[in-house]
Amino acid sequence: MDKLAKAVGERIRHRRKACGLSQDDLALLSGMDRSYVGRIERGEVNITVEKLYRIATVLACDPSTLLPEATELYS
Amino acid sequence: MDKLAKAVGERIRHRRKACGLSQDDLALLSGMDRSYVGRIERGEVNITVEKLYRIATVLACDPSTLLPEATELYS
DNA sequence: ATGTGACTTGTAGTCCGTA
DNA sequence: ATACGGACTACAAGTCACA
Repeated sequence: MDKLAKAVGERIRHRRKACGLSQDDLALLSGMDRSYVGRIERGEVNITVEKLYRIATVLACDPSTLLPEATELYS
Repeated sequence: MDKLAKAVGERIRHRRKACGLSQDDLALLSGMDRSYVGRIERGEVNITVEKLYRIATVLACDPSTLLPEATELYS
């Protein structure tokens, strides 16, 4: 269950590493708690659109690139 | 403030009307309360990604089409 | 058909740790 | 540098009544 949160988390993690940032860096730069970033990437929480935008801004990408395709959710 | 929630709400409303649905219809089809749909469209709440997907599914569109461009948030 | 107030409940999100 | 947990607090989620 919660394929969606997991898929979003994976994408954020992938993009974060591509930017050469640690969870700590992302947390600091996006003004959120480090432990929460971990939870997001592990797909343990279902983030709000506002957080999605803050993360996308720090990772210098479009918010939509962090969202999985609908088809990806039925694997 | 909260340009983001308002922008998302406007897009959802626009798309809902394009589908010829009432707030009631959207609420029923997406399994949420009618009054809550109204609040979303008025930008009073900051929805989660999961809600975004449920709404996009009912409105037969990609979730990303309901998200505003970053540039749109600084008007 | 929609807006809004006054709620309650669930979970998003924080802050403290341990390993 | 990350995973994971407990114990919080803030706010999203959901309901109902009435304009």
